[in-house]
Amino acid sequence: MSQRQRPGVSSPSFAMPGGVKVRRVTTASAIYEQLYAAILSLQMKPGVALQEKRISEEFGVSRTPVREALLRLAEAGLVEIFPQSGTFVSRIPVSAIPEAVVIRKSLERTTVEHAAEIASADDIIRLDAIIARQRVHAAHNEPSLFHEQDEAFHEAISAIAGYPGIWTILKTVKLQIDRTRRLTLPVPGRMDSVIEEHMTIRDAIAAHEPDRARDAMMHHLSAVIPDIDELRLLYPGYFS
Amino acid sequence: MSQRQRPGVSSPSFAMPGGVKVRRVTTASAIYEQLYAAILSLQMKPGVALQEKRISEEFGVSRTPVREALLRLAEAGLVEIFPQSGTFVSRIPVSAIPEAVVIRKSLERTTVEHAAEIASADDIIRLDAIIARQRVHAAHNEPSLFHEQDEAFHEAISAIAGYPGIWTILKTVKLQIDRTRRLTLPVPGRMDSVIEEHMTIRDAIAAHEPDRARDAMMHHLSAVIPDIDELRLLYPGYFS
DNA sequence: ATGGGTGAATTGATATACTAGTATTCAAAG
DNA sequence: CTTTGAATACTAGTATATCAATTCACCCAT
Repeated sequence: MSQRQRPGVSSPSFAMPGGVKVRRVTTASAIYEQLYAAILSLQMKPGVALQEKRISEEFGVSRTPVREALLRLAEAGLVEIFPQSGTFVSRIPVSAIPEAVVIRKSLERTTVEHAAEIASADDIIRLDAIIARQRVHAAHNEPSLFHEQDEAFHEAISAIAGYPGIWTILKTVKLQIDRTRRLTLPVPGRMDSVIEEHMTIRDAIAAHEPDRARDAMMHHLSAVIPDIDELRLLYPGYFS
Repeated sequence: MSQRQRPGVSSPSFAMPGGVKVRRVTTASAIYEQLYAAILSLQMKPGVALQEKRISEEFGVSRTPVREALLRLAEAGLVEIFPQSGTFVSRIPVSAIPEAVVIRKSLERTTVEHAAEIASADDIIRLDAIIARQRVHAAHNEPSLFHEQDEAFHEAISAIAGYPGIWTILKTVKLQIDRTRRLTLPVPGRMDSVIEEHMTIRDAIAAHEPDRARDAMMHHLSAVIPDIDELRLLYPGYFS
């Protein structure tokens, strides 16, 4: 038959337009992950030049998978490719950050309102578990693990609302914001404040009060905006 | 310091196999555009298998640019790639469509509210020009051109609000919705209703009344939701 | 000394060849 | 007749080679 059927693995629920990677451990995606993490953590500094050849030699593979990885990174806005010229780790686009914050607020507002309407008892338990882990990480002063659970908290709310695709979008929107935040020094007591704000949001969701949940979320998100102008002075060349 | 300029984008010229290659645009992105349009317009039906080799032969190019185009399409959710197995035009993810509508409403709400706050006289003129073109297309009964201007209207509002990135997100979110809409029969008089709704939105923006603009936009977006269950019966195999 | 043009070097874009993994098939065994 | 499993044919993934375009330094003419 000329018409082949899709492989037996019944398509594991397609999340959202632009969000699905059911890819194997292809070397291209492995390299993508590596570079993604390196750029996000600022190990690769904004503005530096990348060469396909050098990267391929470092990883011990050919240029092809490297190239595919770079193309995907370009689409995510983490690198910029100038044809016949060069590839560079993208600078943090200052002008785009306020918009990113607006987008995040818009989507998280919608999400948390709906979550507050339909959250089950189990859902609240899951949120509590995440907050509990945050307390542990805060007590041990482990910002990295703490941030991991912070992401988990917001992702969980998306899941509760039944909007997993929103989280997919938020991840890409948050990218440049998170990159910026890596530059800020840890503010003493900030982790405790975050936990408190999360608790407020959790309580509003548990009480099924969408309005209060929304206000709490908006307050939470407003508190996290980094001071870009200051960072710009500290790290010239990191921003565009 | 190598601060290069990005080369001019697009100018979607089409080169036939054997013809002159006027490559200001890469062949990879040319193929992407072609396939994108074909999938969106349902000329390529959901679920059918694609082969890199066959496509490359059809376009008269090698597999490499075809492959890059398919990777980008996969990221946009228009095709699904199963490594070492096959590539398929993705079925329309039914479960994701309600969420896509929610996302669209959330973002367009934020956009139109802000647009109503800061719109200038020039901005209103631009909106009027778009609506005028819609009237022409409606009079000549050209749904395709009409839809083009419909997109332009919403994009213009994003631009007015100073949130161009939101439109980028909306384009990908709208994808599956638009694909679905291609399946619906054209409703008589629908174009006229759209024009009227756009006028209401325009008036609210011009009057700097965010609340009214938001309500008008929400009403507009609610009127466009297709009946998925019905379509699912008409076109089995098109949805997942 | 300076301005402009030329050519070598660099690097991205494309083509082709090869490898490895998967689904289908068809025959053999129960 | 059903089930199972190995051969087969096909697919995407990767590697290598070639082409083309941009850059930049150097040299020559003014």
